[in-house]
Amino acid sequence: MPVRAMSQDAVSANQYVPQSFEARHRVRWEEAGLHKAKGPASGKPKYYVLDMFPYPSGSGLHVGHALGYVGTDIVSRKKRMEGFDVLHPMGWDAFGLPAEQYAIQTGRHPRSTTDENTANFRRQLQNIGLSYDWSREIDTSHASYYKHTQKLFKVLYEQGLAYRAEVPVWWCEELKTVLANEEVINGRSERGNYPCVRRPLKQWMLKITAYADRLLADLELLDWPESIKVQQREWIGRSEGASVRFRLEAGGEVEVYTTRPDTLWGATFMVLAPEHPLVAQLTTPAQRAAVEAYALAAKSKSELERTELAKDKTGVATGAYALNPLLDPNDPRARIPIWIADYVLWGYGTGAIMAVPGHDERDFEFAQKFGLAVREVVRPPQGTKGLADGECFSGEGTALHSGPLDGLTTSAAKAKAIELLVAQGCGAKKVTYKLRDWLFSRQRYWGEPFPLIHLEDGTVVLLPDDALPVLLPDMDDFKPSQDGSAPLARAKEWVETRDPRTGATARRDTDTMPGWAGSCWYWLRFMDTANTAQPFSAEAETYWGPVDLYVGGASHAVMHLLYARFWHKVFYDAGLVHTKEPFQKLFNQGMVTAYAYEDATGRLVASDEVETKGEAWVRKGTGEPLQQIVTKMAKSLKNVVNPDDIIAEYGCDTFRLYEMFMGPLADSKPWNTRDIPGCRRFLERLWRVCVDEKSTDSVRPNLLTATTGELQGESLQLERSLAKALVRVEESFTHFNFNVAIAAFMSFVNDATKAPQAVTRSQAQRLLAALSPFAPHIAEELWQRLGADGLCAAQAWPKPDMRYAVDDEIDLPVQVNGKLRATPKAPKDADKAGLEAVARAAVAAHLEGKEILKVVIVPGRLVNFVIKG
RNA sequence: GAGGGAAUGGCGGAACAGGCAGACGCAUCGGACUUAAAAUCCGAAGCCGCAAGGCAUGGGGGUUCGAUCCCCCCUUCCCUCACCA
Repeated sequence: MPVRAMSQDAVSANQYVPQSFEARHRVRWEEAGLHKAKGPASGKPKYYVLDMFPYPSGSGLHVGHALGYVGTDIVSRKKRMEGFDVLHPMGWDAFGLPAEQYAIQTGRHPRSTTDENTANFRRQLQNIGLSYDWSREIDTSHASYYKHTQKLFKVLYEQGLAYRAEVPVWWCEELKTVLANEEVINGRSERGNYPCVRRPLKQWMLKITAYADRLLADLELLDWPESIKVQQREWIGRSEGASVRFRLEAGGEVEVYTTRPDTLWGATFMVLAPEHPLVAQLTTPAQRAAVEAYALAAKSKSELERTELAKDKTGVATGAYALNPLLDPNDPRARIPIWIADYVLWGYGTGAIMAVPGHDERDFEFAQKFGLAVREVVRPPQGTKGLADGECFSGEGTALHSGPLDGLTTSAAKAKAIELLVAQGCGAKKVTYKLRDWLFSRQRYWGEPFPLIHLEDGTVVLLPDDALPVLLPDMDDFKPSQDGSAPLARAKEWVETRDPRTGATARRDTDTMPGWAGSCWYWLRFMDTANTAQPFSAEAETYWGPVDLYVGGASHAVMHLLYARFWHKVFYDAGLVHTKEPFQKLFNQGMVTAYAYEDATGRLVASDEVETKGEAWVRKGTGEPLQQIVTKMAKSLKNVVNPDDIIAEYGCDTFRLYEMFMGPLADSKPWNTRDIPGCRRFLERLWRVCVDEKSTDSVRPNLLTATTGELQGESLQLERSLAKALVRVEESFTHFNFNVAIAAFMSFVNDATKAPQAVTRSQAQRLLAALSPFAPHIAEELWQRLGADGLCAAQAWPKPDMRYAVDDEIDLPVQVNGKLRATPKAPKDADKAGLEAVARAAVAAHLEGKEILKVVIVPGRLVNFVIKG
């Protein structure tokens, strides 16, 4: 429903019709090169504002995606007005599974669908009036880009960080590809939610674990949300402990990892992961059948089953025994049974643990279930429950029943235990990480080919830079083969090649890089997109790096941000970049949610099948009552809102304002189309403050000439109002709560609406300049109508005049016993005595005949009388 | 289970980070303009109460002259990780 009926005469030259000028001003900005990043020659300080670039999906952008983009656009525009050389680019993370899945279903080449999708994204972004430097647009799936991705992979390879290994990998039968650990959730693919199984396959791996410590430590250098840092720390999962070698009674030994070496005297059994290679050797004949059955069952269990059944421990004894290395072999406590159980993970530590049921919840549960011994070796602090109360105590306390450790605190006991282990030659201090090396190959078509060849003798040879890019061969069938080999294996002519240096016959690698590869360095490419010879020049990197502000969703907390940091650090070591970290400040925009509706059974009902009935919502036709809920925007819920539709109806500036007016950028908040007209009305009021719609003048006459002399009367009042608004606008940039800035603009315009003839030309100019990052088109249009010099978007950022930001008189809240009783006027800078006098007079009735115990006076704030009774 | 974040009118949200709770906007109601409506403008409005006044920032306690803000306990919601020895 349009805001107003657009009859022919309504579209007069003097009404606010954004569609009539928004596109025109975009052309003017473009022609002025306003959004072009100039680079080192600009002579200006730089500012690099980056959005997490999108995967160009077929469904296009919705209003939630636009949130962060509008936010960074406002920052970029303001920074330019403040005299910075701003780099604010956009591009496409265009390799990836969905395009390929779509290609398999429809037979359309991913190249053409990707091009269509990026064209649509670009059109949508431009429609929002975002001030990207489009001359720097990149597409990770173009050879001109992935040529450099291949070069940078070589850097990793040359640093010894890329290797091939036969590893058990997640295989997704439906997608016919391997997936990285983090792409599999509870045994199902993150994308598509298909079941996955573990399978051994020879794969490319990147040694991210070599950087674990630095990835952890350098988080301290970053201005990032604490929650993201926490997630990264947990993902890296550093723990300090000890490796301990237990001798086997039957010969040989098993190494375990523990973070509690101080509890060694409390180890009453040992548990190996079912996949542990020693299991087969050490199992006694009597137990062999049971152990093999258990191991087989564990293997076929999905990760989901293994975790869902977490509460119920399972396991089988192997019949073998190990000897505690720090106890006398004749001590009956030294001999402990070895079990296998799937609560011990083969992928972490050594895949074997010493179980201390007295002081580890999981071991305790296992011991309870299988009737194994429990021994107390840590006394809990006073008042904490422990084994004496029938509970497991896993905290820190004092060692007991532990020979030489007795009486030591947990931390001292740990150190002592390690000392003893080292002295005995059966253990050492050890640091362990949850982070694993990164599985870096996929059996897919739509990704970067590896820049290397395999010789007949199995040697891997990197291709020289002049042999790059290794182009993706043109294919029309992208299906993976039944045996799991990659589609590229079918491009026989492509696969069979020669070593460019020796001419020896060779085969290309038929795997491609994962979807993350392109985004592991794209912020560097943006610095120097015209460079065809190198990924980026040292000169460009020195000037632009690091990214000053990086904005995107919190969903990339771990994977993208960890991978990107890893590559950046490798480049740092290789001397390619001058900063240790790529993204100095990170900001997560909140999620835009939307209303959805569910019926009595909790089933979702599409928004277009819902209508309001009084205060309630009902299903169209049937009148069945529905419940309104707030969820994420999703196609399946039919509650997705497309920015194109909003812009067509209300104009781009209204759309931008509403996106920001909803709430602070970081918050998650519901989209409510009903609220949009409020932002549109604000712009119309602003328009009428500047333009008399009934006349044919381009602006009101009072705005045509500069006011001279002291401001008086309404003009002075408006000056105060403007100064206050500008203060709030300025403050909104520290927390990205632009909703407050917009509210401040509204307040000023409301004031100005009451006396439009009192607005001075200077006030109008400062207002428009300050508004222009938020609503750039109307600001530019009115600027032009004012006949002011240059582009509004190129003006210096207006600073508030603090002389006008405070009123001469304040409303002084006067409380009696903390309750507000009056708010008389008081001079702004009255002293305590003056304030008390004003206050006493104002609440004389309340003080009558009462004993005043205390008077609290906060200058500029309030007065509080504390009275008796 | 662990960690992180949050809870303020009918709704989205403000509030110098201890000092007038509810800015700004939506929805609502009244008035002006209009033949009428839309649009616009002016105004009302947290809740209870005719009023005086009382009650109010998820619930309960505490510190303070004064608490949305600080401390303790509890409830609910969102996000992340989830047997990591």
